[in-house]
Amino acid sequence: MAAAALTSLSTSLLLLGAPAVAFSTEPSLEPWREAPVRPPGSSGSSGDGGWGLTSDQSSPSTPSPPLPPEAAHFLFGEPALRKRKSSLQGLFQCLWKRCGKVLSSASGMQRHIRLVHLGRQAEPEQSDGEEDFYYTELDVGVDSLTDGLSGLTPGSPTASVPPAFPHLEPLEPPALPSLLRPPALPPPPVLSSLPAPQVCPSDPAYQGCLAPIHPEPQPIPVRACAPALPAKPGANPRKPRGDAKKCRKVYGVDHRDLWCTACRWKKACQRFLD
DNA sequence: CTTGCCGGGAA
DNA sequence: TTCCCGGCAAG
Repeated sequence: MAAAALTSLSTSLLLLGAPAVAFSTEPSLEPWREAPVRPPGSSGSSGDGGWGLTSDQSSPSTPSPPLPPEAAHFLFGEPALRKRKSSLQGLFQCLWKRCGKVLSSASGMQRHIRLVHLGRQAEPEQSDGEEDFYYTELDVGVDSLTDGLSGLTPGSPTASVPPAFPHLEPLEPPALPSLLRPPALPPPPVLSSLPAPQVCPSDPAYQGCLAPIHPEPQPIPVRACAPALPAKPGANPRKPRGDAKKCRKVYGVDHRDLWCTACRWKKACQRFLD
């Protein structure tokens, strides 16, 4: 997990920062910098789903192998012309002051916040979920284009409608989660002592964030001050599932006698800790 | 589908 | 206590 996170991070943020477009200056927003380059001849979009168009080109059910010109244009044309996929999922917007970065996945957003704003490493490191307080999920209405047809016609020219970009007016602090651990990381007083972003403004990781570091007060989420809450016991976020092969994987199911006792009892492995 | 393991139960 | 498993979440 950590390795994957690091890899994808360095890939999408650090190495490929160049072609990406800061959406503050670009009329047609392009938040999908996950696939900023189009590898010539490759099938384009990553597993993320991509745009309906690009993914369709690999559809095996279509008897006609060559792409219609429009699709080709889409695949190899200017990235800026690309249309944002009308996502069925929500989008996630960073609530950090002057940032407002929008990503398509919550995990990506958490990474963004961790790295760019919190100055932490990409590793889960005892993930306390702090990042969750700094972004919010956008409710992107499924636009009217997403009728059944659009997914089936690869060359459909209707695919270039610029979607109204989610415009969050005031940056409201996100809704408070009902469940909080007691005195977690930075309670509001730490305002100024928040770890300053480690990235220099020229860092590609900074793309998307408008202003350089500003000593302005950040949207520190207001945590519920104390315990008076029901303190829901049942809702345990569960451990993130550590890496490392455990007895089961190492010795195989058919050598249970070689496992450590914990593994045999389906408890947390004691031999191969995380 | 598999893997790790929490919560709970039986001996 | 030791031993096991249902069932869930993550992959």
